[in-house]
Amino acid sequence: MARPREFNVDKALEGAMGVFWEHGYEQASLPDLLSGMGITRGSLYKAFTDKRTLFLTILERYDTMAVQPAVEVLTNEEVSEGMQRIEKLFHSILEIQNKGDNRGCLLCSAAAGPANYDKEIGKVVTKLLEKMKTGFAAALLASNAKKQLPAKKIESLADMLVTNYVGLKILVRSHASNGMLKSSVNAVLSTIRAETQ
Amino acid sequence: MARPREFNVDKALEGAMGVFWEHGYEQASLPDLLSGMGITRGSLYKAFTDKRTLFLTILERYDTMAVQPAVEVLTNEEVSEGMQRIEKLFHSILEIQNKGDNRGCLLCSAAAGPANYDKEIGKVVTKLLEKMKTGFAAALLASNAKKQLPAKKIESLADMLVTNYVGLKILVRSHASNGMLKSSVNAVLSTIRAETQ
DNA sequence: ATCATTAGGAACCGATTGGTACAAAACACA
DNA sequence: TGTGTTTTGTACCAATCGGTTCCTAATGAT
Repeated sequence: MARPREFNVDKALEGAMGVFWEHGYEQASLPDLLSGMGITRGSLYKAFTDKRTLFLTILERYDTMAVQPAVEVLTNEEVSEGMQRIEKLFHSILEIQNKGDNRGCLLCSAAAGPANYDKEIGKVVTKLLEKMKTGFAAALLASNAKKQLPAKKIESLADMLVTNYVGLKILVRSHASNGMLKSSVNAVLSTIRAETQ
Repeated sequence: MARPREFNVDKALEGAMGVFWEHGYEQASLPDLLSGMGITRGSLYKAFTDKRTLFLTILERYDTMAVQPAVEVLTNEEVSEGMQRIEKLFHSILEIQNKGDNRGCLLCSAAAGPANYDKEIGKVVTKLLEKMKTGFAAALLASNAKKQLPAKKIESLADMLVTNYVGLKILVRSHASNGMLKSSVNAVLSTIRAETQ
């Protein structure tokens, strides 16, 4: 009935995510996005409305591509000891940086950027950070604490871990030394271990 | 010998700091800066070279206006118990947000933004974060730990506190709830207390 | 009063910004 | 082989970006 789309929507979104991840929302220009997505202006506006809507779409994609997997690490019952799950997540942050990837976290950069003045973006950012928190809470609940921690304590520690996660990812983006980050991660893990034993 | 400057350099820099603080480096436009500083283009470029150089100048100003005072809180020997100094700093973050100030921290926003692709800005950002770290380390050293902590442990905890500080400030900027931040702060403080006792 | 020197301010610069208009192209269906 | 419908790509848009030019204004020294 009509001309079919020539590009793969998923690949295009994958490309857009890469561009936003690297440059951040505001610093990602339309030409950046177009070349990263392998499409032209007409197609972008026809398929994705505009830059801001595209970014909102990408945030949801980042949920499934990055947040969800992180939460799965934190809730993976195959690793019975919850602390080990948290360790795994934080160590993976160090590993990613060690491989030379200094993009940090698209979500955290959005928190520092457009979430401040764009209510809708802000809401999504908060929602995804909340999701991370539930992951941390689940892991803490599964920790072999000598005495089971009260719910309020777990929530509090989960909030702290989210804060720490955001801080780490921002520091990665600012090219902080791997040694400093490693030292920081060791400290959070050991302090939490001390608290849960 | 020549026409004297009509504006007060210090007031102009104060205005520029306010604009950069609110909008971040990239999002602060020249008209924003000019009206915030109360001067015109000619004066800005004559006195401060260009936007980027102005921002570098402002970062140094932020050092004396915000980082230095924070470090002074952390090293204030009138508060003999180091943990109390750390508490004071973190509680002040909550208080600032409670007053409706969601700008966060100019330094932390720079870490999330231009520090990633501008080496010189990145160096200054790292330097100032390092300064924060020395403050935290001094406070930890002055904590009444049952047994004095080894130097390496102190450094590690200081790195963690810097990470947490950055995370908190970014979360403030993203309009995270005051309850979540309070919960997070309570957790860091109590976990560190547990470690140092 | 003259002069050298600097500040101020507006006009202007090319480049880039995100976004739109529209004609050509490619398909499904009749 | 039309015909209707949608995609694609390009030309174009006004607005804004950071930055420069240049003329005038204001000063202190001579």
